[in-house]
Amino acid sequence: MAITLHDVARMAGVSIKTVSNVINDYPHIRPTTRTKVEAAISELGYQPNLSARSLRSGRSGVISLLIPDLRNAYFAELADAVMRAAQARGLSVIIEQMPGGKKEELEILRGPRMQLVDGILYSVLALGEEDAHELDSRMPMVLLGDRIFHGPKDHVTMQNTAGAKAATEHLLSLGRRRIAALGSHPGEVVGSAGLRLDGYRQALDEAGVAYDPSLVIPAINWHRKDGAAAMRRFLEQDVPFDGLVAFNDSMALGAMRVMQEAGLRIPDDVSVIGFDDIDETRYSIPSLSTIDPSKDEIAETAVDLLLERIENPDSDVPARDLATVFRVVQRESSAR
Amino acid sequence: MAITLHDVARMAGVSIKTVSNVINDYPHIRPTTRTKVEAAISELGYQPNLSARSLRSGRSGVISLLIPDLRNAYFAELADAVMRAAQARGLSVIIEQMPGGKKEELEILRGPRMQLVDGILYSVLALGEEDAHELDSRMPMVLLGDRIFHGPKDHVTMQNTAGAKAATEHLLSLGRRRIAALGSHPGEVVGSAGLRLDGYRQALDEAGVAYDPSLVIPAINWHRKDGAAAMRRFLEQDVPFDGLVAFNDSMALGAMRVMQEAGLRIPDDVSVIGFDDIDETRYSIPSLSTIDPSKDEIAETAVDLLLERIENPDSDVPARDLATVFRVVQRESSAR
DNA sequence: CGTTTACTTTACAACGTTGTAAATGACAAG
DNA sequence: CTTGTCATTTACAACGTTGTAAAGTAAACG
Repeated sequence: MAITLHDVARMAGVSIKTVSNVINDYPHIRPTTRTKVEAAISELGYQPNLSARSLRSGRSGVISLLIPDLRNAYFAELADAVMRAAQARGLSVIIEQMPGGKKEELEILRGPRMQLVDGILYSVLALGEEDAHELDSRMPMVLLGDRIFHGPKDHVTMQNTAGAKAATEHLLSLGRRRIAALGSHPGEVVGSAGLRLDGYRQALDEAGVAYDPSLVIPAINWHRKDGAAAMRRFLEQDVPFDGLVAFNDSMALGAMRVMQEAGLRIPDDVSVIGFDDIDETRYSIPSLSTIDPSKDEIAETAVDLLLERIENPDSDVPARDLATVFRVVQRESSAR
Repeated sequence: MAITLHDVARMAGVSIKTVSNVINDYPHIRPTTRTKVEAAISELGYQPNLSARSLRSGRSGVISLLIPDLRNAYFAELADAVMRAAQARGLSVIIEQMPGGKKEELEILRGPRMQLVDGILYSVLALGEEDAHELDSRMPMVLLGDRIFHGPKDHVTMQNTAGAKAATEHLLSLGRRRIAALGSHPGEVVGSAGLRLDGYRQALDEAGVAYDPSLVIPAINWHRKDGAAAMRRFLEQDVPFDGLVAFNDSMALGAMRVMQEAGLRIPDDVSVIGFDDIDETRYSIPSLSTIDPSKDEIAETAVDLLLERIENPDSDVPARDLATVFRVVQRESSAR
């Protein structure tokens, strides 16, 4: 049987409330009492029961991180960063993957598991602006994705448009003019795909380079294999190109593999840049230039915002939108 | 305010216990009552409070997964597999990373967070056989690592020795005779490093190839960068070699990168094989041969064992040791 | 038609904690 | 020595759920 407050109280010769007070740093406690209680706590190895605490106080010290897919290196690294940030602030993290569609996503959001947590970090995938009202609960929540822009919740985002624009400008600065874009979601405007495509177009416009739709390569999922498959299809069409902006690193790596198999030299024939700065980009052959979105900063900002919402549940601070800084990282795939 | 059993009971015109019975599939309930209650539940959108349930019943439906590091692709993929297996069985997963040493590991194991969970999947990193007694608690636990062999807990493991032996045999079968081993932990016998080194030696012995310590390359951490650094040091020593068995894929990928920079051709000059079958091995250049340890099988077996321990806390079934099957996957890095 | 039997529902008391409000103790001022 | 004012400690009642045991009901039996 686990040790409870009662056991500690009995041993220290005080009431359970006094023990509780010691644990919760209630100020008015005689030093001798505090010492006695602390001795009993460590003697018995007392650990508070989090279920009971959570039931009584409504706080569990656990937050939920909702992401599409841990196998995707970007999300694994983001999860890692979030867990470090959370741990540093005394929080545990429950990770939930949401590989399914919108229906499943809403189900998880409304499911009983969410009752256990104090707040949610939600990397939006399927939900769009039209679903914003679904999030209109009292649950503290910070959004990490890029879909819902003017929802009722705080929002931490990377600068999708500016980042993609900078990536494209980087290739333009190398003299590339036939730059392909990999990972578009035809018809989408508001998600990462739409925003990054927009950045790509802006850069071309400003450089006076005509936008050529045949250089835009769709890819719905953004895994390595999707990048590889999309590139394979693209090469079959024989559209000449000398640069590639991939909307994430995984796709870039898959595509590089296919291009090299096809005899294209990187960066000689094609300069390539990705997005996310996942660890692997440093070790691929060639190493991959990319946009570093500061995952650590995203994670820490998001956890801080969430914690603030958790601690002031009735605050009337309106939803905030924060964008983190990004950085162009030049590696071999776009060396001069 | 959240909906409680009381609200549902009031609406359905029954006692809260009846509602509770309906929810918990208690058999003796009149169909009409069940219908009434279910109607009220869905009308109100009732969700049980997991803290209260956990406090009362001692079960939270959450298990903990303790792993060293999510940035390591193997663990990210393992975590993914565990979460799928858990989700399929109605469990949530709290992931805790334990990048620190033994002290920190024990702290997390004994910390208050573990009170919240019904069981623990523990990918052992720092603890050794001498710490087995530390695990001697009533908490259901399944070990995933390879350090503690005869501890008091169930144990699911990949076949480290046999896998490394098969990997080495694979290179031997290609005619390689100067095969380096990457990732040893000098002095260690019982962890993955020690076991895989053992498999490597067995294969050499059986093939009648002399064991040459100068071909054994130590690397404490098993990240890409550690593999790269270790290979860089190794190349400086100018030890001739024609094969490389890396004790995990990440190191193999880092090492391949360094070898290629140094002008070595893979597989022409050096055949390479890794261990873990992470997704990336399919897309590296060249693609990496590896040992597939069946992560899905590991995850499912482990979750099943854990669930069994959770459901029969007083069972006197002794600790079990299960090893999953593995498979040699040949790719370009060891093509003929 | 009374009585056993099985089914169905309920009241009540936990689980371990913290918030509230009240009780006690200590000390200084009057 | 009383009173007031703090500091310190306590009793008690929740939080929302489920286990226990008992009460109530309907069906079945003799």
